Amino acid sequence: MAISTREKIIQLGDDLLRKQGFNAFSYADISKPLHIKNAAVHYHFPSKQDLAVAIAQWHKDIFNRFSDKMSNKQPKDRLRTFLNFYHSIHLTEKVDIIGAFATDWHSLEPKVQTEVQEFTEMVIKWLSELIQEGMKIGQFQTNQNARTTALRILNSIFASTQLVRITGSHDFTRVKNSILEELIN
Amino acid sequence: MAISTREKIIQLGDDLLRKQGFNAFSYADISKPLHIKNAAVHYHFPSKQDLAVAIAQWHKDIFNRFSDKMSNKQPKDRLRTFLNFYHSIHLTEKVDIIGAFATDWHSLEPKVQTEVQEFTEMVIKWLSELIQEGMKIGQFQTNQNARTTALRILNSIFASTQLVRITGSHDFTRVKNSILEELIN
DNA sequence: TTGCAAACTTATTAGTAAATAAGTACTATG
DNA sequence: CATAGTACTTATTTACTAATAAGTTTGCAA
Repeated sequence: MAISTREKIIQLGDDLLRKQGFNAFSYADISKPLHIKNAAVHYHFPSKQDLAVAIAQWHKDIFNRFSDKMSNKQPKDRLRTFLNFYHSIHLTEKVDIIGAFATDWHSLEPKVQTEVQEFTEMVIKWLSELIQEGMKIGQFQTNQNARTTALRILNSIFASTQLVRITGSHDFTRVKNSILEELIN
Repeated sequence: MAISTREKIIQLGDDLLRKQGFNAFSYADISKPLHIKNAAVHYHFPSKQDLAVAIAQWHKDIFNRFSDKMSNKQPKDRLRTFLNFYHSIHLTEKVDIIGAFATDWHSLEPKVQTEVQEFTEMVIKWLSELIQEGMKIGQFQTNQNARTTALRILNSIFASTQLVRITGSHDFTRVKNSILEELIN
C-alpha cells in the first residue's frame, strides 16, 4: 500500500516543525514539495493546529510501537536503544519533538497542548519504569528517585538535540556516554 | 538616568523571544506596549535579525556581570546561585535563551548564530571551570570530565525551563536538587 | 540663530500567511 | 446508470509581516 497524502503531510510537517519551528513553516512549504495545492493541505488539516495535533498523535503511535517492540529487552538495552535513537536525531538537523513544541507552547491551542502532554508523560513513564526495573535486577545504580532520573535523562538528551546546533555534535556523544556510565557500573 | 527606548526594545524583545519564540512575535508586539510606532523599532534595529543580535549581546553582558560578581564566591555557592537563577525563569513563563535560539536556529542569520555560540560557550566555560575548581578543593565529586558535567548540568537545567511548560513546575525542583545532591556529598 | 543630528511619526509597499468557498475529477456502491 | 463521497484544484479574501521613504520634532552645539 502506497503512503497516503495525509501521511505524507504529517511526516513533512513533523520534519518542518522540528527543523524550523512551528511558526517558521507554512502550508506552502508542505504543498510545494508534495506537488499539491495549499488548499489540499487544508482539506486534510483545516487549520495548522489540526496538523499539530496529528503530528503529536503520530509520535504517540510511533512511541507505542517502539515500546511494544522493546518490551522483552533488558533495561540496559532498552536505554541504549533509546539514547541511540535520540543521538540519530541530530544527524537529521532536527530537534526533539518535545522541545520543538515546548518553545512554541504559547502558540499552541489547548487540544495540541493536551496531546503533547500525553506524549511527554508516556515517555517519562516508560523511562521511569525502565529505570525501576533496571535497579531491581541490579543493572542500574542510582540513589535518586526513578522519575527524577528519568527526567534528567530525558532533559539531557532532548536538550542535546538543541545544543548540538550551537556547539557541535561531539558534545552529544559526551552526554550520551556519561548517562550510561553513570547508571551502569 | 531613565531607561532608553533602545534598552526597552531589547528587554521586551527578549521577553517575547523567550515567551513566544523568534518567529511568533512581530515588531507590532514591541511597538504597541511601548506606545511607539513600528518604524521607531526599525530605527533602532533595522531588521529583526539586528534585534536578535542585540538580545544575544545583552545576555553576554548580563552573564559577564554575573560572573564577575560571583568570582569571589565558593564553587558550591556559585552553582547554587546559577541553578536558582534558572529555577526563577520558569516563574516568568519564559524558556532559557539558549533553547529559544536553538529551536529557531535555521531562521537566524550567521551574525546572530555567532553571538549565540559565543554566549553559550561562555556559560559552558564558566560552568566547567567552576566544577574543576570545586573538584580540586573537594567540594564536588564526579568521575566525569568537567565539560561533560557542565554540559549535563546546562542541558538538564535549560531543558527544564521547557519541560515545565508541559509537565508542571514540581519537576524543576526535582531536577535542581538532584544535580546538587549528585555533586555535593 | 542656524544647523544638524538623534529620535522619532506618517504613510506606504510588497510579500506572505492561514483560511475558505466553489467547482471538478475520480471511484465505489446500490 | 445514478448518486454520493473522497480528494483534490482554482480562485479569492482578510490579515498581518518586515521593511522603507519621507517628513517632523527636539535639543544641543557652534
